[in-house]
Amino acid sequence: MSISVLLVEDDIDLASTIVDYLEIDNIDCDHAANGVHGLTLIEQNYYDVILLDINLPRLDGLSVCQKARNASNDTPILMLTAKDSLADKVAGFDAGTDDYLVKPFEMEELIVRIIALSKRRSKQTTMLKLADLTLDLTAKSAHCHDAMLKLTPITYKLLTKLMQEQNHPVSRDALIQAVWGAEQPDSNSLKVHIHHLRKQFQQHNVSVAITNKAGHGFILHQIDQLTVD
Amino acid sequence: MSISVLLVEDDIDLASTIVDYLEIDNIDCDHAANGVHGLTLIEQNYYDVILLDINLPRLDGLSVCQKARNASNDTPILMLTAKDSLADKVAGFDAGTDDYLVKPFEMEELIVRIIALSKRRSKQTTMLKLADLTLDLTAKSAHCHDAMLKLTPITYKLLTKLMQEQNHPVSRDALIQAVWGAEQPDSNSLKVHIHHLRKQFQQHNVSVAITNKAGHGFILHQIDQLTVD
DNA sequence: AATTTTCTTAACCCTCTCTTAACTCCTCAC
DNA sequence: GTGAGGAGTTAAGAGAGGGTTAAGAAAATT
Repeated sequence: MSISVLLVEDDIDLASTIVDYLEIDNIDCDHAANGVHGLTLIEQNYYDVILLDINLPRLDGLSVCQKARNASNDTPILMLTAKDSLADKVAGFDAGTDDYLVKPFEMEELIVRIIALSKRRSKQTTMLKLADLTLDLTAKSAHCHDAMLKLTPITYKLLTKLMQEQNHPVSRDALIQAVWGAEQPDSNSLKVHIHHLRKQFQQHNVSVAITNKAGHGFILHQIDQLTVD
Repeated sequence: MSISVLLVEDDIDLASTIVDYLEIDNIDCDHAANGVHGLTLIEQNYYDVILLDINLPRLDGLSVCQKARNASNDTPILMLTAKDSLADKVAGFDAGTDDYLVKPFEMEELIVRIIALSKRRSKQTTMLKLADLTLDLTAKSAHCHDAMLKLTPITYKLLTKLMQEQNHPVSRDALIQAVWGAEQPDSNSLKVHIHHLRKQFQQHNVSVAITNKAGHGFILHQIDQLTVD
């Protein structure tokens, strides 16, 4: 089975050289010439490795990388850049890059690193915490003390959004957007799922609550720590 | 929590420079001056990252790497070498290295790469283990105790993916992606193959199970170690 | 070419989740 | 106070997805 790669690079000559070279080694290669298009392809398709130029029109490589990571995409990313400055590399790794290659590079080295990266899906466990409640985004589960909460896909998404915005009100619409995206249910589904979440909190004596602030939305906060503004 | 690193390097001056530098950045660093000692430490302790020189007395870096990988050690390995030859890099990655740095290098770059590597585990091992189940990636076979499981190409790929992500849920889509890649079957093949795998587990009394977390995917885990909600 | 193995498809049942709707409760404005 | 609208609660039916089985197609092996 061949490796599939996405190349995001605005230099068309270099891009086609790379694509040709990768094909020789039986590596499938999609190409995007700007950051926005690259990000779209990343969201829509599965890739084993992503090759990202830093200087890109419309959206630079670092931002593409960050946005992909924030969308919990764990595809290995290899940055390509003209400058050999250490600050750039640090910035790259901070943004969530897995490897770095300075132009000009040998094609063989690129291929070797692509193959190495394709074996290395990054498995970072990311946790969100509030009081005694912990949400494990990798395991897609939440626990408090030693007990697991029972989360369905929808209540999981709900809780994720609330945890991300903890102590800040999240509007009804924002929650619906986070859970359902484009096609939204036409009834009072949200209320029902929030109810399920609250029930879980009660059952496990979590010291966290979802409170509704009229007109502003829902706040996830520690019990007895609701600062009313 | 600080990162713990093992440095295997026979040049004592360079080694102490590195150790000192890493300590400034709050990185714990063990040191071995030859390959045999290095391998012993690798087997005995847990490290976040291993720094391996290639030219080492008693046992060279490539062999140390290979032996560690064959012992199903998945610690990320960063090779340090004087020569900047592509053949060396290829040999390094073949042996199971995750990254490569050519001497002389800047200390900042070393640290940046260590931090990047410490966030993940390598997937270049040749053996995957979970409880009494062992999967040999070179022989493409699995066994428990002394019995071999009967794995077809597809169930092998399935089990590989599940073993790599052991104890974490793998979504339906991710499994299909891992097994079939681009051309995916349009029916319920996955269910059938998972069923075959489970049957194999039962027949051989493996203390490992595939559990479905409704909506979230499948988890391969040790029996009696899944915290049921 | 025949046989065995492996893979896909389809049909069935079952469980769990999601939506829906009806109802109650609370709050706030008049 | 009283009514209206939003929030909370509950239960039931629809729907999606997982588990199982068997049969036929495809691929590999002989």
